[in-house]
Amino acid sequence: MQDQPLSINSFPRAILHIDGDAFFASCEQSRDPRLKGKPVITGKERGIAASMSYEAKARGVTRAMRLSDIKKICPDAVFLPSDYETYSLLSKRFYEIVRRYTSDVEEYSIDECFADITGLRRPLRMNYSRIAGKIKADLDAELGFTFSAGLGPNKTIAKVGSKWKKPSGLTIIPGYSIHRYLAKKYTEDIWGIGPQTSAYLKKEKVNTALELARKNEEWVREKFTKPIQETWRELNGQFVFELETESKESYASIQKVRTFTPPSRDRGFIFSQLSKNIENACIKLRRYSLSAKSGSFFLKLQNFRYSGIEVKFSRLTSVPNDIVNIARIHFDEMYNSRTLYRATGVTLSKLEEDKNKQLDLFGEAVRSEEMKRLFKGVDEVNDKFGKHTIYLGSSFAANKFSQHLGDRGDAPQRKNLLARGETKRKRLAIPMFVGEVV
DNA sequence: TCTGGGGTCCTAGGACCC
DNA sequence: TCTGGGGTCCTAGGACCC
Repeated sequence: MQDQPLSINSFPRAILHIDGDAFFASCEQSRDPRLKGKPVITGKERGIAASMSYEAKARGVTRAMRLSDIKKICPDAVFLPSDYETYSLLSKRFYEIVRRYTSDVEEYSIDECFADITGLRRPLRMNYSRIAGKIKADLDAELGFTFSAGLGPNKTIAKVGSKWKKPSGLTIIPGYSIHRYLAKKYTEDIWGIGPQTSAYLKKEKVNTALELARKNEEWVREKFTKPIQETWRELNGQFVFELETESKESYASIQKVRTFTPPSRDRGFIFSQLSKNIENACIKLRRYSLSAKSGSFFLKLQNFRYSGIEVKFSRLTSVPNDIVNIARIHFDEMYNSRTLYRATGVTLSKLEEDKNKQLDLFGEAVRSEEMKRLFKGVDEVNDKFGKHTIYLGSSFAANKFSQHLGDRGDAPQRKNLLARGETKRKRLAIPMFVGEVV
Protein backbone atom coordinates (compact mmCIF):
# COMPACT_ATOMS: atom_id res chain seq x y z
CA MET A 1 0.00 0.00 0.00
CA GLN A 2 1.43 3.38 -0.88
CA ASP A 3 2.41 5.79 1.82
CA GLN A 4 0.07 8.64 1.17
CA PRO A 5 -1.34 11.27 3.47
CA LEU A 6 -5.02 10.93 4.24
CA SER A 7 -5.60 14.61 4.76
CA ILE A 8 -3.71 17.66 3.61
CA ASN A 9 -4.99 20.18 6.13
CA SER A 10 -3.18 19.28 9.33
CA PHE A 11 -5.44 20.81 11.99
CA PRO A 12 -8.75 22.16 10.66
CA ARG A 13 -9.75 21.46 14.25
CA ALA A 14 -7.31 20.82 17.06
CA ILE A 15 -8.76 18.29 19.46
CA LEU A 16 -6.90 17.22 22.54
CA HIS A 17 -7.62 14.04 24.46
CA ILE A 18 -6.15 13.70 27.94
CA ASP A 19 -6.09 10.56 30.00
CA GLY A 20 -4.93 10.19 33.61
CA ASP A 21 -2.30 7.46 33.95
CA ALA A 22 -3.42 4.63 36.27
CA PHE A 23 -5.86 7.17 37.58
CA PHE A 24 -7.25 5.57 40.75
CA ALA A 25 -3.89 4.29 41.92
CA SER A 26 -2.31 7.65 41.07
CA CYS A 27 -4.95 9.46 43.13
CA GLU A 28 -4.03 7.30 46.10
CA GLN A 29 -0.34 8.03 45.62
CA SER A 30 -1.01 11.70 45.23
CA ARG A 31 -2.99 11.84 48.45
CA ASP A 32 -0.50 9.80 50.42
CA PRO A 33 3.02 10.52 49.11
CA ARG A 34 4.40 7.62 51.11
CA LEU A 35 2.81 5.40 48.47
CA LYS A 36 4.85 6.95 45.66
CA GLY A 37 7.15 4.49 44.00
CA LYS A 38 5.26 1.57 45.47
CA PRO A 39 3.05 -0.97 43.75
CA VAL A 40 -0.40 0.33 44.67
CA ILE A 41 -3.56 -1.53 43.77
CA THR A 42 -7.15 -0.42 44.27
CA GLY A 43 -10.21 -2.64 44.35
CA LYS A 44 -9.59 -4.35 47.67
CA GLU A 45 -13.29 -4.41 48.52
CA ARG A 46 -13.97 -6.69 45.57
CA GLY A 47 -10.88 -8.80 45.93
CA ILE A 48 -9.64 -8.01 42.43
CA ALA A 49 -7.44 -5.28 40.98
CA ALA A 50 -9.44 -2.34 39.64
CA SER A 51 -6.50 -0.03 38.98
CA MET A 52 -2.79 -0.48 39.59
CA SER A 53 0.15 1.88 39.63
CA TYR A 54 2.84 1.54 36.99
CA GLU A 55 5.10 0.03 39.64
CA ALA A 56 2.55 -2.76 39.99
CA LYS A 57 2.10 -3.10 36.23
CA ALA A 58 5.84 -3.50 35.88
CA ARG A 59 5.62 -6.49 38.20
CA GLY A 60 3.02 -8.14 36.04
CA VAL A 61 -0.17 -7.13 37.83
CA THR A 62 -3.08 -6.80 35.42
CA ARG A 63 -6.68 -5.67 35.68
CA ALA A 64 -9.12 -8.03 37.40
CA MET A 65 -6.29 -10.10 38.84
CA ARG A 66 -7.18 -11.64 42.17
CA LEU A 67 -5.50 -10.20 45.22
CA SER A 68 -4.31 -13.63 46.32
CA ASP A 69 -2.49 -14.08 43.00
CA ILE A 70 -1.05 -10.59 43.20
CA LYS A 71 0.51 -11.33 46.57
CA LYS A 72 2.45 -14.17 44.99
CA ILE A 73 4.09 -12.09 42.28
CA CYS A 74 4.25 -8.89 44.26
CA PRO A 75 4.42 -9.47 48.01
CA ASP A 76 4.96 -5.80 48.87
CA ALA A 77 1.83 -4.65 47.00
CA VAL A 78 -0.32 -2.13 48.83
CA PHE A 79 -4.04 -2.91 48.53
CA LEU A 80 -6.60 -0.19 49.01
CA PRO A 81 -10.37 -0.14 48.76
CA SER A 82 -11.74 2.11 46.02
CA ASP A 83 -12.53 5.59 47.23
CA TYR A 84 -14.61 7.26 44.56
CA GLU A 85 -15.11 10.44 46.55
CA THR A 86 -11.40 11.19 46.33
CA TYR A 87 -11.18 10.21 42.68
CA SER A 88 -14.11 12.47 41.79
CA LEU A 89 -12.58 15.36 43.66
CA LEU A 90 -9.29 15.05 41.80
CA SER A 91 -11.20 14.53 38.59
CA LYS A 92 -12.91 17.91 39.08
CA ARG A 93 -9.56 19.57 39.60
CA PHE A 94 -8.33 17.91 36.43
CA TYR A 95 -11.18 19.43 34.38
CA GLU A 96 -10.72 22.81 36.03
CA ILE A 97 -7.09 22.99 35.01
CA VAL A 98 -7.94 22.16 31.41
CA ARG A 99 -10.72 24.77 31.46
CA ARG A 100 -8.18 27.47 32.17
CA TYR A 101 -7.26 27.13 28.49
CA THR A 102 -10.67 26.62 26.91
CA SER A 103 -14.27 26.24 27.97
CA ASP A 104 -14.80 23.66 25.24
CA VAL A 105 -14.09 20.70 27.47
CA GLU A 106 -15.96 17.43 27.42
CA GLU A 107 -15.79 15.49 30.67
CA TYR A 108 -15.74 12.14 29.00
CA SER A 109 -15.16 9.98 32.08
CA ILE A 110 -13.67 10.27 35.54
CA ASP A 111 -10.12 10.10 34.15
CA GLU A 112 -10.48 11.41 30.59
CA CYS A 113 -11.47 14.56 28.82
CA PHE A 114 -11.51 16.10 25.37
CA ALA A 115 -10.66 19.76 24.79
CA ASP A 116 -11.10 21.77 21.63
CA ILE A 117 -8.11 24.11 21.41
CA THR A 118 -8.80 25.26 17.84
CA GLY A 119 -7.93 28.92 17.38
CA LEU A 120 -5.81 29.31 20.51
CA ARG A 121 -2.48 29.70 18.72
CA ARG A 122 -2.71 33.43 18.28
CA PRO A 123 -4.05 34.43 21.69
CA LEU A 124 -1.59 32.14 23.48
CA ARG A 125 1.27 32.80 21.05
CA MET A 126 2.11 29.11 20.92
CA ASN A 127 1.62 26.36 18.39
CA TYR A 128 -0.80 23.55 19.16
CA SER A 129 1.91 21.23 20.20
CA ARG A 130 3.20 23.72 22.78
CA ILE A 131 -0.30 24.39 24.09
CA ALA A 132 -0.92 20.67 24.55
CA GLY A 133 2.41 20.32 26.28
CA LYS A 134 1.64 23.22 28.60
CA ILE A 135 -1.72 21.79 29.64
CA LYS A 136 -0.14 18.43 30.32
CA ALA A 137 2.67 20.02 32.32
CA ASP A 138 0.16 21.93 34.46
CA LEU A 139 -1.77 18.75 35.16
CA ASP A 140 1.32 16.73 36.04
CA ALA A 141 2.63 19.43 38.37
CA GLU A 142 -0.58 20.41 40.11
CA LEU A 143 -2.11 16.99 40.58
CA GLY A 144 1.10 15.20 41.43
CA PHE A 145 0.88 12.41 38.89
CA THR A 146 1.12 12.10 35.12
CA PHE A 147 -1.29 12.32 32.23
CA SER A 148 -1.07 11.10 28.66
CA ALA A 149 -2.30 13.31 25.87
CA GLY A 150 -2.99 13.11 22.17
CA LEU A 151 -3.67 15.90 19.71
CA GLY A 152 -5.47 15.27 16.44
CA PRO A 153 -7.98 16.76 14.01
CA ASN A 154 -10.85 14.92 15.72
CA LYS A 155 -11.72 12.86 18.79
CA THR A 156 -10.93 9.47 17.28
CA ILE A 157 -7.42 10.48 16.20
CA ALA A 158 -6.78 12.37 19.45
CA LYS A 159 -7.57 9.12 21.26
CA VAL A 160 -5.11 7.22 19.11
CA GLY A 161 -2.57 9.84 20.18
CA SER A 162 -3.19 9.64 23.91
CA LYS A 163 -2.88 5.86 23.83
CA TRP A 164 0.22 5.92 21.68
CA LYS A 165 2.72 6.43 24.46
CA LYS A 166 1.89 5.75 28.06
CA PRO A 167 2.50 6.80 30.74
CA SER A 168 3.16 10.50 30.46
CA GLY A 169 3.15 10.62 26.67
CA LEU A 170 2.23 13.48 24.39
CA THR A 171 1.58 12.52 20.78
CA ILE A 172 0.76 15.02 18.07
CA ILE A 173 -0.96 13.62 14.99
CA PRO A 174 -1.48 16.18 12.25
CA GLY A 175 -3.70 15.19 9.33
CA TYR A 176 -0.79 14.45 7.06
CA SER A 177 0.65 11.78 9.34
CA ILE A 178 -2.53 10.00 10.46
CA HIS A 179 -1.78 7.10 8.14
CA ARG A 180 1.54 6.33 9.83
CA TYR A 181 -0.20 5.78 13.13
CA LEU A 182 -3.16 3.87 11.75
CA ALA A 183 -0.85 1.46 9.94
CA LYS A 184 0.36 0.28 13.34
CA LYS A 185 -3.05 -0.09 14.97
CA TYR A 186 -5.49 -2.95 14.67
CA THR A 187 -9.08 -2.02 14.09
CA GLU A 188 -10.09 -3.07 17.61
CA ASP A 189 -7.69 -0.50 19.05
CA ILE A 190 -9.83 2.27 17.61
CA TRP A 191 -12.40 4.01 19.78
CA GLY A 192 -15.85 2.85 18.67
CA ILE A 193 -14.75 -0.43 17.14
CA GLY A 194 -15.44 -3.32 19.46
CA PRO A 195 -14.89 -7.07 19.25
CA GLN A 196 -17.90 -7.76 17.03
CA THR A 197 -17.02 -5.25 14.37
CA SER A 198 -13.37 -6.10 14.45
CA ALA A 199 -14.07 -9.84 14.03
CA TYR A 200 -16.26 -9.04 11.04
CA LEU A 201 -13.57 -6.81 9.57
CA LYS A 202 -11.03 -9.58 9.94
CA LYS A 203 -13.22 -11.84 7.84
CA GLU A 204 -13.23 -9.10 5.23
CA LYS A 205 -9.43 -9.10 5.32
CA VAL A 206 -9.29 -5.74 7.02
CA ASN A 207 -6.84 -5.93 9.91
CA THR A 208 -5.24 -2.58 10.52
CA ALA A 209 -7.00 0.70 11.09
CA LEU A 210 -5.31 2.04 7.98
CA GLU A 211 -6.78 -0.74 5.88
CA LEU A 212 -10.20 0.27 7.13
CA ALA A 213 -9.56 3.95 6.50
CA ARG A 214 -8.53 3.18 2.89
CA LYS A 215 -11.73 1.30 2.08
CA ASN A 216 -14.00 3.35 -0.12
CA GLU A 217 -17.12 4.98 1.19
CA GLU A 218 -19.62 2.77 -0.67
CA TRP A 219 -18.08 -0.32 0.81
CA VAL A 220 -18.38 1.13 4.32
CA ARG A 221 -21.95 2.31 3.72
CA GLU A 222 -22.98 -1.05 2.44
CA LYS A 223 -21.51 -3.07 5.29
CA PHE A 224 -21.96 -0.88 8.35
CA THR A 225 -24.44 1.32 10.17
CA LYS A 226 -24.02 4.91 11.17
CA PRO A 227 -21.55 4.62 14.08
CA ILE A 228 -18.86 2.80 12.09
CA GLN A 229 -19.46 5.00 9.04
CA GLU A 230 -18.73 8.00 11.24
CA THR A 231 -15.63 6.43 12.74
CA TRP A 232 -14.43 5.71 9.20
CA ARG A 233 -14.77 9.39 8.34
CA GLU A 234 -12.78 10.39 11.42
CA LEU A 235 -10.04 7.91 10.55
CA ASN A 236 -9.82 9.81 7.30
CA GLY A 237 -9.23 13.04 9.14
CA GLN A 238 -12.72 14.55 9.06
CA PHE A 239 -14.21 16.13 12.17
CA VAL A 240 -17.48 14.30 12.87
CA PHE A 241 -17.99 13.68 16.58
CA GLU A 242 -18.81 16.93 18.34
CA LEU A 243 -17.60 17.56 21.86
CA GLU A 244 -20.31 17.44 24.48
CA THR A 245 -19.36 20.38 26.61
CA GLU A 246 -22.61 20.80 28.50
CA SER A 247 -22.18 19.18 31.86
CA LYS A 248 -24.49 16.33 32.49
CA GLU A 249 -27.62 17.46 34.27
CA SER A 250 -29.76 14.45 33.85
CA TYR A 251 -30.02 10.78 33.01
CA ALA A 252 -32.11 8.65 30.69
CA SER A 253 -31.76 5.70 33.02
CA ILE A 254 -30.17 4.87 36.33
CA GLN A 255 -28.84 1.45 37.14
CA LYS A 256 -27.54 -0.15 40.33
CA VAL A 257 -26.05 -3.62 40.34
CA ARG A 258 -24.14 -5.44 43.08
CA THR A 259 -22.39 -8.76 43.01
CA PHE A 260 -22.07 -10.68 46.25
CA THR A 261 -19.66 -13.49 47.06
CA PRO A 262 -20.26 -16.28 47.63
CA PRO A 263 -23.33 -16.68 45.44
CA SER A 264 -26.56 -17.37 47.28
CA ARG A 265 -29.99 -18.91 46.85
CA ASP A 266 -31.36 -17.41 50.07
CA ARG A 267 -34.55 -15.62 49.09
CA GLY A 268 -34.46 -13.14 51.96
CA PHE A 269 -30.83 -12.26 51.46
CA ILE A 270 -31.20 -11.83 47.72
CA PHE A 271 -34.26 -9.66 48.13
CA SER A 272 -32.46 -7.44 50.61
CA GLN A 273 -29.64 -7.03 48.09
CA LEU A 274 -32.17 -5.93 45.52
CA SER A 275 -33.76 -3.60 48.07
CA LYS A 276 -30.41 -1.97 48.73
CA ASN A 277 -29.85 -1.45 45.02
CA ILE A 278 -33.26 0.15 44.73
CA GLU A 279 -32.43 2.42 47.63
CA ASN A 280 -29.18 3.48 45.99
CA ALA A 281 -30.85 4.08 42.66
CA CYS A 282 -33.46 6.26 44.39
CA ILE A 283 -30.80 8.28 46.17
CA LYS A 284 -29.35 9.10 42.77
CA LEU A 285 -32.82 9.86 41.38
CA ARG A 286 -33.44 12.36 44.14
CA ARG A 287 -30.00 13.92 43.78
CA TYR A 288 -30.93 14.83 40.22
CA SER A 289 -34.55 15.67 41.08
CA LEU A 290 -35.84 12.88 38.91
CA SER A 291 -38.64 10.38 39.21
CA ALA A 292 -39.06 7.12 37.35
CA LYS A 293 -42.05 5.80 35.47
CA SER A 294 -40.74 2.32 34.83
CA GLY A 295 -38.02 -0.02 35.86
CA SER A 296 -36.61 -3.47 35.52
CA PHE A 297 -35.41 -5.79 38.25
CA PHE A 298 -33.02 -8.61 37.55
CA LEU A 299 -31.07 -11.39 39.16
CA LYS A 300 -27.76 -12.49 37.73
CA LEU A 301 -27.26 -16.23 37.72
CA GLN A 302 -24.03 -18.04 38.35
CA ASN A 303 -23.60 -18.64 34.62
CA PHE A 304 -23.87 -14.88 34.07
CA ARG A 305 -27.29 -15.11 32.46
CA TYR A 306 -30.04 -12.86 33.70
CA SER A 307 -33.51 -13.47 34.95
CA GLY A 308 -35.53 -10.30 35.14
CA ILE A 309 -38.82 -8.51 34.77
CA GLU A 310 -39.92 -5.14 33.57
CA VAL A 311 -42.57 -3.13 35.32
CA LYS A 312 -44.41 0.03 34.40
CA PHE A 313 -45.17 2.03 37.52
CA SER A 314 -48.63 3.43 38.03
CA ARG A 315 -47.09 6.86 38.60
CA LEU A 316 -43.79 8.68 38.74
CA THR A 317 -41.87 8.01 41.91
CA SER A 318 -38.51 8.49 43.56
CA VAL A 319 -39.53 6.83 46.83
CA PRO A 320 -37.76 3.55 47.45
CA ASN A 321 -40.64 2.01 49.42
CA ASP A 322 -42.88 2.28 46.39
CA ILE A 323 -40.38 0.52 44.20
CA VAL A 324 -39.34 -2.05 46.78
CA ASN A 325 -42.98 -3.00 47.18
CA ILE A 326 -43.39 -3.41 43.44
CA ALA A 327 -40.27 -5.56 43.37
CA ARG A 328 -41.67 -7.60 46.24
CA ILE A 329 -44.85 -8.35 44.32
CA HIS A 330 -42.98 -9.52 41.25
CA PHE A 331 -39.98 -11.09 42.93
CA ASP A 332 -41.06 -14.70 42.55
CA GLU A 333 -41.51 -14.27 38.82
CA MET A 334 -37.76 -14.14 38.49
CA TYR A 335 -36.56 -16.01 41.56
CA ASN A 336 -36.20 -19.75 41.81
CA SER A 337 -35.19 -21.27 45.15
CA ARG A 338 -33.07 -23.94 43.47
CA THR A 339 -30.92 -21.48 41.54
CA LEU A 340 -27.74 -19.84 42.77
CA TYR A 341 -27.48 -16.12 42.17
CA ARG A 342 -24.39 -13.91 42.17
CA ALA A 343 -25.87 -10.43 41.82
CA THR A 344 -29.05 -8.37 41.78
CA GLY A 345 -29.80 -5.19 39.96
CA VAL A 346 -32.34 -2.54 39.13
CA THR A 347 -32.62 -0.17 36.21
CA LEU A 348 -34.94 2.80 36.53
CA SER A 349 -36.01 4.30 33.22
CA LYS A 350 -38.48 6.74 31.73
CA LEU A 351 -37.11 9.35 34.05
CA GLU A 352 -38.71 12.75 34.29
CA GLU A 353 -37.84 15.90 36.14
CA ASP A 354 -39.83 16.38 39.29
CA LYS A 355 -41.42 19.63 38.21
CA ASN A 356 -43.28 17.79 35.47
CA LYS A 357 -44.86 15.60 38.05
CA GLN A 358 -48.63 15.66 37.97
CA LEU A 359 -50.30 17.27 40.87
CA ASP A 360 -53.41 15.25 41.49
CA LEU A 361 -54.00 16.18 45.06
CA PHE A 362 -56.12 13.21 45.91
CA GLY A 363 -55.12 9.89 47.28
CA GLU A 364 -51.77 8.45 46.54
CA ALA A 365 -50.02 11.51 45.25
CA VAL A 366 -50.43 13.23 48.61
CA ARG A 367 -48.88 10.33 50.43
CA SER A 368 -46.18 10.32 47.82
CA GLU A 369 -45.38 13.98 48.47
CA GLU A 370 -45.12 13.26 52.16
CA MET A 371 -42.78 10.41 51.49
CA LYS A 372 -40.69 12.67 49.35
CA ARG A 373 -40.30 15.10 52.20
CA LEU A 374 -39.40 12.28 54.51
CA PHE A 375 -36.69 11.03 52.18
CA LYS A 376 -35.34 14.50 51.72
CA GLY A 377 -34.65 14.41 55.43
CA VAL A 378 -33.12 10.96 55.12
CA ASP A 379 -30.81 12.25 52.38
CA GLU A 380 -29.70 15.08 54.62
CA VAL A 381 -28.89 12.79 57.51
CA ASN A 382 -27.00 10.43 55.24
CA ASP A 383 -25.02 13.27 53.69
CA LYS A 384 -23.96 14.32 57.13
CA PHE A 385 -23.23 11.02 58.78
CA GLY A 386 -22.37 8.73 55.88
CA LYS A 387 -24.36 6.92 53.27
CA HIS A 388 -26.82 4.39 54.68
CA THR A 389 -26.85 5.72 58.20
CA ILE A 390 -30.58 5.39 57.74
CA TYR A 391 -31.78 2.75 55.36
CA LEU A 392 -34.82 0.67 54.59
CA GLY A 393 -35.59 -2.28 56.83
CA SER A 394 -35.83 -4.43 53.74
CA SER A 395 -32.16 -3.78 53.03
CA PHE A 396 -31.12 -4.88 56.50
CA ALA A 397 -29.52 -8.20 55.56
CA ALA A 398 -27.56 -6.63 52.72
CA ASN A 399 -26.17 -3.92 54.97
CA LYS A 400 -25.15 -6.39 57.64
CA PHE A 401 -23.42 -8.41 54.96
CA SER A 402 -21.43 -5.52 53.57
CA GLN A 403 -20.33 -4.40 57.04
CA HIS A 404 -19.14 -7.90 57.69
CA LEU A 405 -17.03 -7.74 54.51
CA GLY A 406 -15.44 -4.50 55.60
CA ASP A 407 -16.82 -2.79 52.54
CA ARG A 408 -15.67 0.82 52.56
CA GLY A 409 -17.74 1.81 49.59
CA ASP A 410 -20.35 3.45 51.78
CA ALA A 411 -18.02 4.90 54.38
CA PRO A 412 -17.72 8.63 54.87
CA GLN A 413 -14.77 10.37 53.30
CA ARG A 414 -11.34 9.43 54.50
CA LYS A 415 -9.85 11.72 57.03
CA ASN A 416 -7.42 13.85 55.06
CA LEU A 417 -10.22 14.88 52.76
CA LEU A 418 -12.41 16.16 55.54
CA ALA A 419 -12.78 19.88 55.79
CA ARG A 420 -10.76 21.69 58.41
CA GLY A 421 -12.07 21.28 61.93
CA GLU A 422 -14.18 18.34 60.96
CA THR A 423 -13.57 15.08 62.74
CA LYS A 424 -14.33 11.58 61.80
CA ARG A 425 -17.64 10.42 63.13
CA LYS A 426 -18.40 7.09 64.48
CA ARG A 427 -20.72 5.22 62.21
CA LEU A 428 -24.13 4.26 63.30
CA ALA A 429 -26.70 2.67 61.08
CA ILE A 430 -30.40 2.68 61.62
CA PRO A 431 -32.78 0.50 59.68
CA MET A 432 -36.08 2.20 59.00
CA PHE A 433 -39.44 0.57 58.48
CA VAL A 434 -41.83 2.89 56.74
CA GLY A 435 -44.99 1.48 55.27
CA GLU A 436 -43.21 -1.75 54.66
CA VAL A 437 -44.25 -5.32 54.90
CA VAL A 438 -41.03 -7.00 55.86
C1' DT B 1 -9.73 -10.27 30.10
C1' DC B 2 -13.91 -16.26 32.07
C1' DT B 3 -17.13 -11.91 33.73
C1' DG B 4 -17.54 -5.32 37.98
C1' DG B 5 -20.62 -1.44 37.59
C1' DG B 6 -22.82 2.23 34.97
C1' DG B 7 -24.10 4.29 30.97
C1' DT B 8 -25.47 5.73 25.67
C1' DC B 9 -26.85 5.30 20.92
C1' DC B 10 -28.70 2.87 17.00
C1' DT B 11 -31.75 -0.17 14.35
C1' DA B 12 -35.25 -3.49 13.30
C1' DG B 13 -39.65 -4.70 13.82
C1' DG B 14 -44.28 -4.62 15.82
C1' DA B 15 -48.51 -1.91 16.93
C1' DC B 16 -51.48 1.27 15.45
C1' DC B 17 -53.49 4.75 12.44
C1' DC B 18 -55.17 6.83 8.10
C1' DT C 1 -64.02 -9.57 3.31
C1' DC C 2 -59.92 -8.45 0.99
C1' DT C 3 -56.00 -5.94 -0.04
C1' DG C 4 -52.45 -1.35 -0.74
C1' DG C 5 -49.34 2.07 0.83
C1' DG C 6 -47.38 5.07 4.09
C1' DG C 7 -46.40 7.27 8.50
C1' DT C 8 -45.35 7.47 13.60
C1' DC C 9 -44.33 5.73 17.98
C1' DC C 10 -42.46 2.46 20.99
C1' DT C 11 -39.62 -1.35 22.52
C1' DA C 12 -36.09 -4.89 22.66
C1' DG C 13 -31.75 -5.98 21.93
C1' DG C 14 -27.15 -5.30 20.10
C1' DA C 15 -22.86 -2.98 20.30
C1' DC C 16 -19.94 0.00 22.33
C1' DC C 17 -17.68 2.99 25.90
C1' DC C 18 -15.01 3.73 30.53
